[in-house]
Amino acid sequence: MIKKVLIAEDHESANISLQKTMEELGITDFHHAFYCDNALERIQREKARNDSYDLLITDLSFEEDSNVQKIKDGLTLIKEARLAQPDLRILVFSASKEAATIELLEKTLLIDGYVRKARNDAKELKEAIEKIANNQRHFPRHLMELVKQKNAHDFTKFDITVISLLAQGTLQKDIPVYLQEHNIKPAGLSSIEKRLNLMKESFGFAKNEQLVAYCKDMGII
Amino acid sequence: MIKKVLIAEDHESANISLQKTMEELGITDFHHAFYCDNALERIQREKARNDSYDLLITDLSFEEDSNVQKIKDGLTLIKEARLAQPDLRILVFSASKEAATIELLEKTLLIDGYVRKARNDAKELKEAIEKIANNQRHFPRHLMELVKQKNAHDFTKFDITVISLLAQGTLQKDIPVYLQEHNIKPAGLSSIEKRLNLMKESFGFAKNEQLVAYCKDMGII
DNA sequence: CTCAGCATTACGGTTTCCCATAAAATAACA
DNA sequence: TGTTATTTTATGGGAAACCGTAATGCTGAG
Repeated sequence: MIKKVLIAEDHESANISLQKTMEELGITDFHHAFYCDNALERIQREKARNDSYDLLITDLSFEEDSNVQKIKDGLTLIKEARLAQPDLRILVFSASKEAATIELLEKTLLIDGYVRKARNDAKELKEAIEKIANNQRHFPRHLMELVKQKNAHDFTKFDITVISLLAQGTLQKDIPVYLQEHNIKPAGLSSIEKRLNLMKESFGFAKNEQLVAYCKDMGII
Repeated sequence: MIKKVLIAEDHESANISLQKTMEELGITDFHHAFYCDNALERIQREKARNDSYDLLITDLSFEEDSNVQKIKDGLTLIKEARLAQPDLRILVFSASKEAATIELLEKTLLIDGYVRKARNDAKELKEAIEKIANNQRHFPRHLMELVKQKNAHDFTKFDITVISLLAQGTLQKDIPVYLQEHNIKPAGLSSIEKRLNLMKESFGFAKNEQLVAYCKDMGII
Protein backbone atom coordinates (compact mmCIF):
# COMPACT_ATOMS: atom_id res chain seq x y z
CA MET A 1 0.00 0.00 0.00
CA ILE A 2 1.23 3.46 -0.85
CA LYS A 3 0.34 6.10 1.66
CA LYS A 4 3.21 8.51 1.93
CA VAL A 5 4.75 10.01 -1.20
CA LEU A 6 7.56 12.42 -1.94
CA ILE A 7 7.55 14.34 -5.20
CA ALA A 8 10.87 15.70 -6.46
CA GLU A 9 10.09 18.02 -9.36
CA ASP A 10 11.17 21.57 -10.06
CA HIS A 11 8.55 22.64 -12.58
CA GLU A 12 5.68 24.27 -10.77
CA SER A 13 3.14 23.29 -13.40
CA ALA A 14 4.16 19.64 -13.27
CA ASN A 15 3.79 19.75 -9.51
CA ILE A 16 0.29 21.09 -9.79
CA SER A 17 -0.83 18.23 -11.95
CA LEU A 18 0.98 15.68 -9.79
CA GLN A 19 -0.84 17.07 -6.80
CA LYS A 20 -4.16 16.61 -8.55
CA THR A 21 -3.25 13.05 -9.48
CA MET A 22 -2.39 12.31 -5.86
CA GLU A 23 -5.73 13.66 -4.74
CA GLU A 24 -7.57 11.56 -7.28
CA LEU A 25 -5.77 8.48 -6.01
CA GLY A 26 -6.82 9.34 -2.48
CA ILE A 27 -3.25 9.92 -1.36
CA THR A 28 -3.21 12.83 1.05
CA ASP A 29 0.16 12.39 2.70
CA PHE A 30 2.55 13.73 0.09
CA HIS A 31 5.19 16.43 -0.05
CA HIS A 32 6.93 18.42 -2.75
CA ALA A 33 10.65 18.95 -3.03
CA PHE A 34 11.77 21.49 -5.61
CA TYR A 35 15.43 20.63 -5.28
CA CYS A 36 17.22 17.27 -5.10
CA ASP A 37 19.13 18.06 -1.93
CA ASN A 38 15.91 18.83 -0.12
CA ALA A 39 14.36 15.61 -1.40
CA LEU A 40 17.20 13.51 -0.02
CA GLU A 41 17.10 15.33 3.32
CA ARG A 42 13.41 14.61 3.67
CA ILE A 43 13.90 10.92 2.88
CA GLN A 44 16.67 10.65 5.46
CA ARG A 45 14.76 12.60 8.09
CA GLU A 46 11.51 10.68 7.77
CA LYS A 47 13.37 7.39 7.79
CA ALA A 48 15.12 8.42 11.02
CA ARG A 49 11.74 9.24 12.49
CA ASN A 50 10.51 5.76 11.55
CA ASP A 51 7.97 7.33 9.23
CA SER A 52 9.57 6.55 5.86
CA TYR A 53 8.14 7.45 2.50
CA ASP A 54 6.54 4.65 0.52
CA LEU A 55 7.19 6.17 -2.88
CA LEU A 56 9.46 8.72 -4.48
CA ILE A 57 8.27 10.31 -7.71
CA THR A 58 11.10 12.18 -9.38
CA ASP A 59 12.01 14.01 -12.53
CA LEU A 60 15.42 13.40 -14.10
CA SER A 61 16.52 16.89 -15.06
CA PHE A 62 16.50 19.77 -12.64
CA GLU A 63 17.26 23.28 -13.72
CA GLU A 64 20.22 24.88 -12.02
CA ASP A 65 19.64 28.24 -10.40
CA SER A 66 21.23 30.48 -7.79
CA ASN A 67 20.37 27.90 -5.15
CA VAL A 68 23.45 25.72 -5.62
CA GLN A 69 22.85 22.00 -5.04
CA LYS A 70 25.07 19.08 -4.19
CA ILE A 71 22.82 16.76 -6.16
CA LYS A 72 22.04 18.24 -9.55
CA ASP A 73 20.02 15.54 -11.30
CA GLY A 74 17.46 12.84 -10.74
CA LEU A 75 19.81 9.96 -11.49
CA THR A 76 22.10 10.90 -8.62
CA LEU A 77 19.12 11.51 -6.38
CA ILE A 78 17.86 8.01 -7.11
CA LYS A 79 21.21 6.45 -6.20
CA GLU A 80 21.46 8.43 -2.99
CA ALA A 81 17.87 7.72 -2.06
CA ARG A 82 18.46 4.00 -2.53
CA LEU A 83 21.43 4.17 -0.18
CA ALA A 84 19.44 6.08 2.41
CA GLN A 85 16.38 3.85 2.23
CA PRO A 86 16.77 0.62 0.25
CA ASP A 87 13.10 -0.36 0.34
CA LEU A 88 11.89 2.95 -1.11
CA ARG A 89 9.79 2.58 -4.27
CA ILE A 90 10.85 4.90 -7.03
CA LEU A 91 8.83 6.17 -9.99
CA VAL A 92 10.49 8.39 -12.57
CA PHE A 93 8.36 11.01 -14.32
CA SER A 94 10.41 12.57 -17.06
CA ALA A 95 10.25 13.82 -20.62
CA SER A 96 13.26 11.78 -21.69
CA LYS A 97 12.67 9.13 -24.31
CA GLU A 98 16.27 8.08 -24.46
CA ALA A 99 16.31 4.29 -24.50
CA ALA A 100 19.68 4.01 -22.78
CA THR A 101 18.47 6.04 -19.82
CA ILE A 102 15.24 4.11 -19.41
CA GLU A 103 17.11 0.84 -19.70
CA LEU A 104 19.62 1.92 -17.09
CA LEU A 105 16.79 2.85 -14.74
CA GLU A 106 15.00 -0.43 -15.31
CA LYS A 107 17.87 -2.90 -15.48
CA THR A 108 20.57 -1.43 -13.30
CA LEU A 109 19.00 0.98 -10.85
CA LEU A 110 15.95 -1.29 -10.65
CA ILE A 111 13.43 1.46 -10.14
CA ASP A 112 9.76 0.57 -10.00
CA GLY A 113 8.36 2.55 -12.86
CA TYR A 114 8.86 5.09 -15.61
CA VAL A 115 6.21 7.44 -16.97
CA ARG A 116 7.11 9.71 -19.81
CA LYS A 117 5.73 13.25 -19.88
CA ALA A 118 3.53 13.03 -22.94
CA ARG A 119 0.00 13.05 -24.24
CA ASN A 120 -1.72 10.87 -21.64
CA ASP A 121 0.79 11.15 -18.86
CA ALA A 122 -1.65 11.87 -16.02
CA LYS A 123 -3.65 8.76 -16.81
CA GLU A 124 -0.51 6.66 -17.13
CA LEU A 125 0.79 8.04 -13.88
CA LYS A 126 -2.25 6.74 -12.05
CA GLU A 127 -1.88 3.33 -13.67
CA ALA A 128 1.76 3.19 -12.72
CA ILE A 129 1.18 4.12 -9.10
CA GLU A 130 -1.58 1.56 -8.80
CA LYS A 131 0.63 -1.12 -10.30
CA ILE A 132 3.46 -0.24 -7.95
CA ALA A 133 1.06 -0.44 -5.03
CA ASN A 134 0.41 -4.02 -6.18
CA ASN A 135 4.12 -4.78 -6.29
CA GLN A 136 4.27 -4.62 -10.06
CA ARG A 137 6.60 -2.50 -12.12
CA HIS A 138 5.60 -0.12 -14.90
CA PHE A 139 7.64 0.67 -18.02
CA PRO A 140 6.68 1.94 -21.46
CA ARG A 141 7.58 -1.19 -23.42
CA HIS A 142 6.24 -0.07 -26.77
CA LEU A 143 8.27 3.09 -26.67
CA MET A 144 11.51 1.41 -25.78
CA GLU A 145 11.22 -1.07 -28.58
CA LEU A 146 10.52 1.70 -31.04
CA VAL A 147 13.50 3.69 -29.91
CA LYS A 148 15.68 0.61 -30.02
CA GLN A 149 14.73 -0.16 -33.57
CA LYS A 150 15.58 3.36 -34.55
CA ASN A 151 19.12 2.91 -33.28
CA ALA A 152 20.20 0.60 -36.04
CA HIS A 153 23.71 0.77 -34.70
CA ASP A 154 24.98 -0.48 -31.35
CA PHE A 155 27.50 2.02 -30.12
CA THR A 156 30.48 0.34 -28.52
CA LYS A 157 32.73 1.95 -25.97
CA PHE A 158 35.27 2.35 -28.75
CA ASP A 159 32.78 4.18 -30.97
CA ILE A 160 31.83 6.57 -28.22
CA THR A 161 35.46 7.29 -27.40
CA VAL A 162 36.25 8.13 -31.00
CA ILE A 163 33.21 10.33 -31.51
CA SER A 164 33.85 12.12 -28.24
CA LEU A 165 37.41 12.86 -29.30
CA LEU A 166 36.15 14.28 -32.59
CA ALA A 167 33.58 16.40 -30.76
CA GLN A 168 36.40 17.71 -28.58
CA GLY A 169 38.34 18.80 -31.61
CA THR A 170 40.94 16.03 -31.80
CA LEU A 171 42.25 15.59 -35.31
CA GLN A 172 41.47 12.20 -36.76
CA LYS A 173 45.16 11.55 -37.43
CA ASP A 174 45.95 12.25 -33.77
CA ILE A 175 43.45 9.78 -32.38
CA PRO A 176 45.77 6.74 -32.66
CA VAL A 177 48.24 8.41 -30.30
CA TYR A 178 45.51 8.98 -27.73
CA LEU A 179 44.27 5.42 -28.02
CA GLN A 180 47.75 3.98 -27.56
CA GLU A 181 48.36 6.14 -24.51
CA HIS A 182 45.14 4.80 -23.01
CA ASN A 183 45.81 1.21 -24.02
CA ILE A 184 42.74 1.04 -26.18
CA LYS A 185 42.88 -1.43 -29.03
CA PRO A 186 42.63 -1.28 -31.96
CA ALA A 187 44.52 1.98 -32.32
CA GLY A 188 45.34 2.14 -36.02
CA LEU A 189 44.10 5.03 -38.08
CA SER A 190 42.54 2.63 -40.53
CA SER A 191 40.54 0.97 -37.79
CA ILE A 192 39.19 4.33 -36.74
CA GLU A 193 38.29 5.20 -40.29
CA LYS A 194 36.67 1.83 -40.78
CA ARG A 195 34.56 2.17 -37.66
CA LEU A 196 33.49 5.71 -38.51
CA ASN A 197 32.52 4.59 -41.99
CA LEU A 198 30.50 1.72 -40.59
CA MET A 199 28.61 4.04 -38.31
CA LYS A 200 27.99 6.61 -41.00
CA GLU A 201 26.84 3.94 -43.41
CA SER A 202 24.39 2.41 -40.96
CA PHE A 203 22.73 5.79 -40.48
CA GLY A 204 23.10 6.96 -44.06
CA PHE A 205 25.28 9.84 -42.94
CA ALA A 206 27.86 11.53 -45.12
CA LYS A 207 30.01 13.39 -42.63
CA ASN A 208 31.40 13.21 -39.12
CA GLU A 209 29.54 16.40 -38.22
CA GLN A 210 26.29 14.51 -38.72
CA LEU A 211 27.42 11.73 -36.46
CA VAL A 212 28.37 14.17 -33.73
CA ALA A 213 25.02 15.93 -34.05
CA TYR A 214 23.16 12.64 -33.85
CA CYS A 215 25.07 11.44 -30.80
CA LYS A 216 24.44 14.74 -29.08
CA ASP A 217 20.73 14.50 -29.82
CA MET A 218 20.57 10.96 -28.52
CA GLY A 219 22.55 11.78 -25.42
CA ILE A 220 25.20 9.24 -26.42
CA ILE A 221 27.98 11.74 -25.89
CA MET B 1 -10.23 41.86 -20.95
CA ILE B 2 -9.62 38.18 -21.45
CA LYS B 3 -12.66 36.03 -21.08
CA LYS B 4 -12.47 33.23 -23.59
CA VAL B 5 -9.30 31.17 -23.89
CA LEU B 6 -8.17 28.27 -26.05
CA ILE B 7 -5.38 26.02 -24.80
CA ALA B 8 -3.42 24.01 -27.38
CA GLU B 9 -1.27 21.54 -25.47
CA ASP B 10 -0.86 17.82 -25.88
CA HIS B 11 0.60 16.86 -22.51
CA GLU B 12 -2.21 15.91 -20.19
CA SER B 13 -0.32 16.97 -17.09
CA ALA B 14 0.44 20.42 -18.49
CA ASN B 15 -3.25 20.80 -19.30
CA ILE B 16 -4.22 20.00 -15.75
CA SER B 17 -2.06 22.74 -14.33
CA LEU B 18 -3.15 25.20 -17.03
CA GLN B 19 -6.72 24.46 -16.07
CA LYS B 20 -5.99 25.24 -12.46
CA THR B 21 -4.28 28.48 -13.44
CA MET B 22 -7.33 29.49 -15.45
CA GLU B 23 -9.58 28.80 -12.51
CA GLU B 24 -7.39 30.85 -10.23
CA LEU B 25 -7.58 33.74 -12.67
CA GLY B 26 -11.35 33.48 -12.68
CA ILE B 27 -11.46 32.47 -16.33
CA THR B 28 -14.20 29.89 -16.77
CA ASP B 29 -14.72 29.98 -20.52
CA PHE B 30 -11.75 28.00 -21.81
CA HIS B 31 -11.27 24.93 -23.93
CA HIS B 32 -8.51 22.39 -24.52
CA ALA B 33 -7.24 21.26 -27.89
CA PHE B 34 -4.88 18.29 -27.84
CA TYR B 35 -3.98 18.61 -31.50
CA CYS B 36 -3.09 21.65 -33.61
CA ASP B 37 -5.66 20.92 -36.31
CA ASN B 38 -8.42 20.88 -33.75
CA ALA B 39 -7.18 24.13 -32.26
CA LEU B 40 -7.32 25.90 -35.61
CA GLU B 41 -10.78 24.51 -36.34
CA ARG B 42 -12.06 25.84 -33.04
CA ILE B 43 -10.62 29.29 -33.70
CA GLN B 44 -12.20 29.42 -37.14
CA ARG B 45 -15.54 28.10 -35.93
CA GLU B 46 -15.90 30.48 -33.00
CA LYS B 47 -14.86 33.40 -35.15
CA ALA B 48 -17.55 32.48 -37.69
CA ARG B 49 -20.08 32.39 -34.85
CA ASN B 50 -18.99 35.89 -33.80
CA ASP B 51 -17.78 34.48 -30.50
CA SER B 52 -14.02 34.60 -31.06
CA TYR B 53 -11.40 33.55 -28.55
CA ASP B 54 -9.55 36.33 -26.75
CA LEU B 55 -6.39 34.36 -26.12
CA LEU B 56 -4.61 31.31 -27.46
CA ILE B 57 -2.16 29.57 -25.15
CA THR B 58 -0.06 27.10 -27.09
CA ASP B 59 2.91 24.80 -26.76
CA LEU B 60 5.49 24.71 -29.54
CA SER B 61 6.17 21.00 -29.90
CA PHE B 62 3.43 18.45 -30.29
CA GLU B 63 4.13 14.76 -30.26
CA GLU B 64 3.12 12.91 -33.41
CA ASP B 65 0.90 9.90 -32.98
CA SER B 66 -1.45 7.74 -35.05
CA ASN B 67 -3.79 10.70 -35.35
CA VAL B 68 -2.10 12.31 -38.35
CA GLN B 69 -2.26 16.10 -38.38
CA LYS B 70 -1.96 18.73 -41.08
CA ILE B 71 -0.37 21.12 -38.60
CA LYS B 72 2.38 19.43 -36.63
CA ASP B 73 3.87 22.19 -34.49
CA GLY B 74 3.02 25.30 -32.59
CA LEU B 75 4.85 27.67 -34.89
CA THR B 76 2.67 26.71 -37.83
CA LEU B 77 -0.42 26.84 -35.65
CA ILE B 78 0.44 30.39 -34.65
CA LYS B 79 0.83 31.50 -38.26
CA GLU B 80 -2.45 29.88 -39.27
CA ALA B 81 -4.26 31.25 -36.25
CA ARG B 82 -3.07 34.75 -37.11
CA LEU B 83 -4.44 34.37 -40.62
CA ALA B 84 -7.77 33.12 -39.32
CA GLN B 85 -8.14 35.78 -36.64
CA PRO B 86 -5.65 38.66 -36.77
CA ASP B 87 -6.66 40.19 -33.45
CA LEU B 88 -6.17 36.97 -31.46
CA ARG B 89 -3.75 37.31 -28.53
CA ILE B 90 -1.18 34.55 -28.42
CA LEU B 91 0.80 33.29 -25.44
CA VAL B 92 3.37 30.55 -25.94
CA PHE B 93 3.99 28.11 -23.09
CA SER B 94 6.94 25.94 -23.99
CA ALA B 95 10.06 24.32 -22.59
CA SER B 96 12.30 25.75 -25.30
CA LYS B 97 15.01 28.12 -24.15
CA GLU B 98 16.39 28.62 -27.61
CA ALA B 99 17.04 32.32 -27.94
CA ALA B 100 16.52 32.33 -31.69
CA THR B 101 13.05 30.82 -31.35
CA ILE B 102 11.93 33.25 -28.68
CA GLU B 103 13.28 36.13 -30.70
CA LEU B 104 11.42 34.95 -33.78
CA LEU B 105 8.20 34.75 -31.79
CA GLU B 106 8.71 38.18 -30.30
CA LYS B 107 10.11 40.13 -33.21
CA THR B 108 8.65 38.51 -36.28
CA LEU B 109 5.50 36.66 -35.31
CA LEU B 110 4.73 39.40 -32.78
CA ILE B 111 3.06 37.16 -30.27
CA ASP B 112 1.96 38.64 -26.95
CA GLY B 113 3.95 36.57 -24.51
CA TYR B 114 6.29 33.68 -23.82
CA VAL B 115 6.42 31.64 -20.64
CA ARG B 116 9.01 28.94 -20.32
CA LYS B 117 8.11 25.68 -18.62
CA ALA B 118 10.39 25.89 -15.62
CA ARG B 119 10.59 26.27 -11.89
CA ASN B 120 7.97 28.99 -11.33
CA ASP B 121 6.04 28.61 -14.54
CA ALA B 122 2.53 28.62 -13.05
CA LYS B 123 3.17 31.89 -11.27
CA GLU B 124 4.73 33.43 -14.35
CA LEU B 125 1.82 32.23 -16.45
CA LYS B 126 -0.58 34.20 -14.30
CA GLU B 127 1.59 37.30 -14.52
CA ALA B 128 1.79 36.98 -18.27
CA ILE B 129 -1.96 36.58 -18.75
CA GLU B 130 -2.65 39.56 -16.54
CA LYS B 131 -0.15 41.66 -18.46
CA ILE B 132 -1.67 40.62 -21.76
CA ALA B 133 -5.12 41.55 -20.44
CA ASN B 134 -3.66 45.03 -19.87
CA ASN B 135 -2.35 45.18 -23.43
CA GLN B 136 1.22 44.57 -22.36
CA ARG B 137 3.51 41.87 -23.67
CA HIS B 138 5.45 39.38 -21.57
CA PHE B 139 8.87 37.92 -22.41
CA PRO B 140 11.59 36.40 -20.26
CA ARG B 141 14.18 39.15 -20.68
CA HIS B 142 16.58 37.89 -18.05
CA LEU B 143 16.77 34.49 -19.62
CA MET B 144 17.43 35.76 -23.10
CA GLU B 145 20.18 38.01 -21.89
CA LEU B 146 21.72 35.18 -19.92
CA VAL B 147 21.73 32.93 -22.92
CA LYS B 148 23.16 35.73 -24.98
CA GLN B 149 25.92 36.50 -22.49
CA LYS B 150 26.90 32.90 -22.20
CA ASN B 151 27.41 32.76 -25.93
CA ALA B 152 30.64 34.67 -26.33
CA HIS B 153 29.73 34.66 -29.97
CA ASP B 154 26.51 36.09 -31.38
CA PHE B 155 25.20 33.50 -33.73
CA THR B 156 23.60 35.13 -36.72
CA LYS B 157 20.93 33.52 -38.81
CA PHE B 158 23.66 32.88 -41.36
CA ASP B 159 25.86 31.10 -38.83
CA ILE B 160 23.03 28.86 -37.73
CA THR B 161 22.10 28.02 -41.30
CA VAL B 162 25.66 27.02 -42.12
CA ILE B 163 26.15 24.93 -38.99
CA SER B 164 22.80 23.25 -39.47
CA LEU B 165 23.75 22.31 -43.00
CA LEU B 166 27.01 20.82 -41.76
CA ALA B 167 25.16 18.89 -39.06
CA GLN B 168 22.87 17.54 -41.77
CA GLY B 169 25.82 16.24 -43.72
CA THR B 170 26.06 18.89 -46.43
CA LEU B 171 29.56 19.12 -47.82
CA GLN B 172 31.16 22.48 -47.24
CA LYS B 173 31.76 22.94 -50.93
CA ASP B 174 28.06 22.35 -51.65
CA ILE B 175 26.81 24.97 -49.22
CA PRO B 176 27.16 27.91 -51.68
CA VAL B 177 24.69 26.20 -54.03
CA TYR B 178 22.16 25.86 -51.23
CA LEU B 179 22.59 29.46 -50.16
CA GLN B 180 22.11 30.74 -53.69
CA GLU B 181 18.97 28.66 -54.13
CA HIS B 182 17.59 30.21 -50.95
CA ASN B 183 18.70 33.75 -51.83
CA ILE B 184 20.95 33.98 -48.81
CA LYS B 185 23.88 36.35 -49.12
CA PRO B 186 26.79 36.09 -48.93
CA ALA B 187 26.97 32.75 -50.65
CA GLY B 188 30.64 32.40 -51.57
CA LEU B 189 32.64 29.50 -50.25
CA SER B 190 35.20 31.88 -48.82
CA SER B 191 32.57 33.73 -46.85
CA ILE B 192 31.44 30.47 -45.35
CA GLU B 193 34.99 29.52 -44.48
CA LYS B 194 35.63 32.95 -43.01
CA ARG B 195 32.54 32.79 -40.84
CA LEU B 196 33.32 29.26 -39.64
CA ASN B 197 36.87 30.31 -38.80
CA LEU B 198 35.62 33.30 -36.85
CA MET B 199 33.29 31.14 -34.81
CA LYS B 200 35.90 28.51 -34.15
CA GLU B 201 38.44 31.12 -33.17
CA SER B 202 36.11 32.84 -30.72
CA PHE B 203 35.55 29.53 -28.94
CA GLY B 204 39.07 28.20 -29.34
CA PHE B 205 37.80 25.30 -31.37
CA ALA B 206 39.83 23.38 -33.91
CA LYS B 207 37.22 21.53 -35.92
CA ASN B 208 33.70 21.81 -37.22
CA GLU B 209 32.71 18.76 -35.22
CA GLN B 210 33.36 20.77 -32.06
CA LEU B 211 31.19 23.59 -33.27
CA VAL B 212 28.34 21.22 -34.04
CA ALA B 213 28.67 19.59 -30.63
CA TYR B 214 28.64 22.97 -28.91
CA CYS B 215 25.61 24.21 -30.80
CA LYS B 216 23.74 21.01 -29.99
CA ASP B 217 24.56 21.39 -26.32
CA MET B 218 23.40 24.99 -26.29
CA GLY B 219 20.21 24.23 -28.16
CA ILE B 220 21.29 26.58 -30.93
CA ILE B 221 20.59 24.00 -33.59
C1' DC C 1 53.60 -26.73 -37.18
C1' DT C 2 50.87 -25.15 -40.99
C1' DC C 3 47.47 -22.86 -42.98
C1' DA C 4 43.01 -20.65 -43.45
C1' DG C 5 40.26 -16.88 -41.79
C1' DC C 6 39.82 -12.78 -39.66
C1' DA C 7 41.27 -8.41 -37.61
C1' DT C 8 44.46 -4.82 -37.76
C1' DT C 9 47.67 -1.86 -39.86
C1' DA C 10 50.23 0.37 -43.70
C1' DC C 11 50.28 2.74 -47.92
C1' DG C 12 49.00 5.57 -52.14
C1' DG C 13 45.84 8.18 -54.84
C1' DT C 14 41.90 11.27 -54.83
C1' DT C 15 38.80 14.52 -52.78
C1' DT C 16 37.70 17.82 -49.55
C1' DC C 17 39.03 21.09 -46.40
C1' DC C 18 41.98 24.77 -44.80
C1' DC C 19 44.40 29.05 -45.29
C1' DA C 20 46.60 32.97 -47.38
C1' DT C 21 46.41 36.17 -50.91
C1' DA C 22 44.55 38.57 -54.82
C1' DA C 23 40.72 40.20 -57.60
C1' DA C 24 36.14 41.90 -57.96
C1' DA C 25 32.02 43.87 -56.28
C1' DT C 26 29.66 46.76 -53.24
C1' DA C 27 29.11 50.50 -49.95
C1' DA C 28 30.41 55.03 -48.02
C1' DC C 29 31.58 59.46 -48.50
C1' DA C 30 32.96 63.85 -50.15
C1' DT D 1 31.30 61.13 -59.96
C1' DG D 2 35.55 59.49 -58.29
C1' DT D 3 38.04 57.65 -54.53
C1' DT D 4 38.54 55.00 -50.55
C1' DA D 5 36.92 51.27 -47.40
C1' DT D 6 34.77 47.22 -46.78
C1' DT D 7 32.76 43.13 -48.08
C1' DT D 8 32.47 39.35 -51.04
C1' DT D 9 34.34 36.15 -54.26
C1' DA D 10 38.03 33.69 -56.79
C1' DT D 11 42.27 31.04 -56.88
C1' DG D 12 46.10 28.00 -55.65
C1' DG D 13 49.06 25.43 -52.63
C1' DG D 14 49.33 22.41 -48.73
C1' DA D 15 47.16 19.51 -44.98
C1' DA D 16 43.76 16.40 -43.60
C1' DA D 17 40.31 13.23 -44.55
C1' DC D 18 38.55 9.60 -47.52
C1' DC D 19 38.77 5.19 -49.87
C1' DG D 20 40.45 1.12 -51.89
C1' DT D 21 43.96 -2.30 -51.63
C1' DA D 22 47.82 -4.70 -50.00
C1' DA D 23 50.59 -6.31 -46.24
C1' DT D 24 51.00 -7.85 -41.60
C1' DG D 25 49.66 -9.96 -37.27
C1' DC D 26 46.81 -12.92 -34.58
C1' DT D 27 43.93 -17.01 -33.59
C1' DG D 28 42.15 -21.51 -33.79
C1' DA D 29 41.47 -26.05 -36.31
C1' DG D 30 43.50 -29.88 -38.20
